[in-house]
Amino acid sequence: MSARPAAASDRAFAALADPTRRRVFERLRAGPLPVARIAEGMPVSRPAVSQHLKVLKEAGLVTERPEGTRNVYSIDPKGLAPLRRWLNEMWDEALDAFARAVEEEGDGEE
Amino acid sequence: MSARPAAASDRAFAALADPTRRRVFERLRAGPLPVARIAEGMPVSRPAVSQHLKVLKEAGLVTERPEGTRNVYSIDPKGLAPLRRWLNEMWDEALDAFARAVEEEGDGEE
DNA sequence: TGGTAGCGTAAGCCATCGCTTATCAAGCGG
DNA sequence: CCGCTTGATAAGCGATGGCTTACGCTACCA
Repeated sequence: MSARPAAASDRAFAALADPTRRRVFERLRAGPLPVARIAEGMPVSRPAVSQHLKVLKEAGLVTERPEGTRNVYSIDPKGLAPLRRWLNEMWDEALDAFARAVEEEGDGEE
Repeated sequence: MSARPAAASDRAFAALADPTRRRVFERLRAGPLPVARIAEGMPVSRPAVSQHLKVLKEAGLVTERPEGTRNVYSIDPKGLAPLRRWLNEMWDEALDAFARAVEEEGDGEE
């Protein structure tokens, strides 16, 4: 019961894997937006955008705030944090391993 | 022919979306490893690992170096860079937008 | 108070994807 | 030189996932 802790980065990765969903997410960069505005200019229908937003919300990447009949979504920076940590960790270790490998290989190489 | 520039981060995200594939990638943290060693203790067969490695390679996340009959794979730090840039950019803008939203909201709030 | 705007959900379809088994190619060692 | 090891690829299957249309619901507005 401990093979995979199912890290918080799991959902984030899965959520951001789909290009369309990432476009939805990116659209919120500049600030909060209601669904209709997000879907504007998107290559998919509004229900599709709603579904994407649901996934993003469950991944902790966005937050939702009802405003009258509108539903305003915003980016939740906290949701990006696990991804950041994972990447930084991998980055560090990868660079380290890379340097070590190069050094080792350079031993007998020309 | 310019709607989606198909950023370099696209393939990286797609590649790292699958948990198993991410585990394969993570196994290379400590240094280069031949396929059999990577598959060791994995919940999937060796061909599956091979397929994952192929995807990772095409995403520029790992490099391959034949060594006799073995095939040694290593992490390619360069492949992680686009992801890093995307994340940092999103992080900055998200924090900015978040701060702005809070400030704006704080105007009329209690 | 009827109408409409704005969203979420349901059902269903089609494509993609990950995995397995089976097969094939290549290099090393006896 | 033959066999074993190591990997990659092929084919096929089961599952997942994203999209669309259709529908239901809530809140504003005249």
